[in-house]
Amino acid sequence: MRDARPYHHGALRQTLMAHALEAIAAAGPTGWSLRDLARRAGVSHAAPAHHFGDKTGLLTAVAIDGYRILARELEASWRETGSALELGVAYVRFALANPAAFEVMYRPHLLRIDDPDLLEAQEAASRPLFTAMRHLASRDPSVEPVSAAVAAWSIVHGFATLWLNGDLPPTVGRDPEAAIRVAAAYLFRSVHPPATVTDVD
Amino acid sequence: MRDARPYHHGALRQTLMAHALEAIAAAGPTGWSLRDLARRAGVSHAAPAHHFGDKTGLLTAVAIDGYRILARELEASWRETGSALELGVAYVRFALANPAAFEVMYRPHLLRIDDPDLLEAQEAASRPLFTAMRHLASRDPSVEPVSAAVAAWSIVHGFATLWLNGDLPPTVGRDPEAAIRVAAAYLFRSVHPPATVTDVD
DNA sequence: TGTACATCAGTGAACGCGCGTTCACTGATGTAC
DNA sequence: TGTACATCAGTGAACGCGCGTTCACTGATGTAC
Repeated sequence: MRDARPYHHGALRQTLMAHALEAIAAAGPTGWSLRDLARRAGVSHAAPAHHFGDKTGLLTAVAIDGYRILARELEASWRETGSALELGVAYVRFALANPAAFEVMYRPHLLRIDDPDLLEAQEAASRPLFTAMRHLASRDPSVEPVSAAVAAWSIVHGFATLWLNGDLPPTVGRDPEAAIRVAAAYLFRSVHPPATVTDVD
Repeated sequence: MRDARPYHHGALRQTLMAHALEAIAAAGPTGWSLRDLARRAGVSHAAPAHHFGDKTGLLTAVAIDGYRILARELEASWRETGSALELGVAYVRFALANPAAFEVMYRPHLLRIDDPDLLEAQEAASRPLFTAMRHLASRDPSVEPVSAAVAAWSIVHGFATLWLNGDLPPTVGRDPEAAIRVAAAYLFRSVHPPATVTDVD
């Protein structure tokens, strides 16, 4: 019976972030306290301040992590498929797999928005979208990259948000990737021609 | 100097809701307290419970109000324009004009979701969308109403959310209605053919 | 290999604060006759 | 027009609770020599 925990936790920073993700998923981006997180991690209530300063600091760390993962996954998707539609599916897949991070990432007023690591990670995550849109525009002159990026980002962001909130009706089905693939295919039909039943992409 | 306020406030319910909208806009859907609202309305801190029971009750009232206004505006838009694109613009216009209500309406876990008035108002607000999508499908057999509704709702909901959060880059411009009109026009091009510079709808 | 010292990570007691909820109450209004 | 009574809207004191923050501290680790 090792009843005496070591004085140093060893991985407190990561542990606190993991508990924060749970708490955010359960009660929203602000529905938790630093004391609560400390309790879950089994440390004193003043320990979190050591690593993050305050709530905003912790949320910023969560967002940075999220953007880095998202950037990696979007880059991989574009590299492997070269498809704007699949890039959108990857965005939705990320949001549904990381709902807590997703909920925090796009709310700048919760974050330390001048944090250089945050800015860099945001930048990296948005790059694949613009690459894909320029690619689309080069194949169809009626596509203009900036407005096309707004359209594409909006549809996948809206879909992920509505899905996560449980706003979509049951008729949409239970497979989010299939649903966004069909819905997003209405965009840029000149490049991704209308799907037949057997040929969606 | 009428230093004695009347014992009965007269319009406390509406006053509290108005202050709640301000508070939600400033600090998010849960970043306020009933006591704070009572303070702003100049009544005792126990008065709000009389009208709403608790926070969830107040948020539900806010959401019901929001859905009723949205339903009215979407119906008017469809009646006057018969355009799915303009219906989407009306949705965005509502969201940007009523950011606090919009932030609450689509978060069922904040609301008393079995409230009959809420259900009825939600139902009424979603009806114009499905009407418009059936209309679109009748003119273009490659459009299927349910997935088209998902696409349309997603793009306007996503745009409104990103705009309100301040996530969109400055290159998108300062006119949200113009921006969503151009972006949403990439959807259903067979029905709304690609815009030229002078002819967007 | 040993020692001294600096730095880092976490402790725990204390503080003042605002919160939701309860409860017996009071003032105002509406209704029946 | 008057009276009695029920109902409704709002009061204010009290409660226990969890919070963020501060601060002097201690235990563990890393580094220089």
